[in-house]
Amino acid sequence: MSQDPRDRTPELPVTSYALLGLLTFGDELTGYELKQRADNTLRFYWVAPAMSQIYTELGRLTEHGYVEPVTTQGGARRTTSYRITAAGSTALRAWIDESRVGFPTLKHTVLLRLLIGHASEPDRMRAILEDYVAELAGALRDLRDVRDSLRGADGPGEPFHYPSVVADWGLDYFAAETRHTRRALARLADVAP
Amino acid sequence: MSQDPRDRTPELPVTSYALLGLLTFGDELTGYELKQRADNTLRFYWVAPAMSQIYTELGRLTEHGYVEPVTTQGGARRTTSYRITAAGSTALRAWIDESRVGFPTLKHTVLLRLLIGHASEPDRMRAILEDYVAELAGALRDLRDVRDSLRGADGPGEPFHYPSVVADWGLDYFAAETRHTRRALARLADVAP
DNA sequence: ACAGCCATGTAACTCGTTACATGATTAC
DNA sequence: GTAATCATGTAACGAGTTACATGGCTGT
Repeated sequence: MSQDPRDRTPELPVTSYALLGLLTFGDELTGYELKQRADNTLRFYWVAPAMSQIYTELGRLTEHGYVEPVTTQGGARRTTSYRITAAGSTALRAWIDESRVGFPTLKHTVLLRLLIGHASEPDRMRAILEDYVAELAGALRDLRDVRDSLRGADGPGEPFHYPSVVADWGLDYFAAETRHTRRALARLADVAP
Repeated sequence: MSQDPRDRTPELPVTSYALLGLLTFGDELTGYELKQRADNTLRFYWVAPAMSQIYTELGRLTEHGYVEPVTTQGGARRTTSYRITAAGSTALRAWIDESRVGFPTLKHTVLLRLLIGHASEPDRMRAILEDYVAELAGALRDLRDVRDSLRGADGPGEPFHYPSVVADWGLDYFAAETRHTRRALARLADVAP
């Protein structure tokens, strides 16, 4: 087994490449800023890494020469921004082109509970589903803001084209999820109206 | 902080409750069988835990008295099945009713790459999306089989009612995901036909 | 003055994975 | 007889979390 060259363990964890990817949009970012970007976009499709992990990954990326720290002494305060290097771009490209993509993983806290709904009461299940609808509305709002912030540079060939395709996908995703939840609610209503 | 009683760390990891939940459908299962069930249904909405983890969780659940091992000596071979206890049912119910549900987590290997698509070539992105459509078709097939296997006991009040609601949700989910992928493909085609 | 944000890091810990190890039973 | 499946576990490790610790800057 393991003859497929794409089976070899990649040098870096995926989250490392995700953060590296966030540095390909032209600006140098501090760990703190990277966290904000991740919370803005990455959290919908990947994770919102803890601050501590961001610094860990930045250390790792630096060791590999994929990013370069740019330290600024602003008075008594030192901040370090990171810039992607040529080696970093190459590595990222290689990762996109050669790593095994695999199937997306869903940890659906709501569906997991619904699956064993018979272990509780229909009322509880309905409450969970209704809460979920409300949270989905929040996610939709947040993502819509992100999507709107991309306008102006979201055409084909423009810097935010791919992010805008992804954001629209995300909007469709949450809209679909809302429908699926409503549908489940309707079916539970059939049981006990 | 942490005044909300639901913020207290739950006694068990979620996967433990997930496996416990699989034992509420009436039968005693071995670790091996539990793995098969998990691969069948749980994998779509939660995870497909490794064998080794299943045994770990079963040990944990046994320690807590939430499951009872039933050892069978079948000739030279010993197998251990597990049965949920009354304490286990109570704990599961408490978990469903009181634990914080949170928002589902998506680790979308495809969208992550698409987000930074500008770091590679449109052709690569298209290939990734097309592969994904194919894999979705496979998932749909598998899930449809599962769903069909529930027929006969999937009405309101029947044992497999909740699982069937969840399975139908999953089918809708993958169908929607297929549409979203196609939509993204169409938008990439606008760039370079 | 004080809260809230900006900014960086370390330590302990847990979940979950892969690799390794072993052996019985069943189907061909 | 031998391959696949059934069955159970241990060990090493890695990714990612929470908790802890520190301190500068900004707005009111």
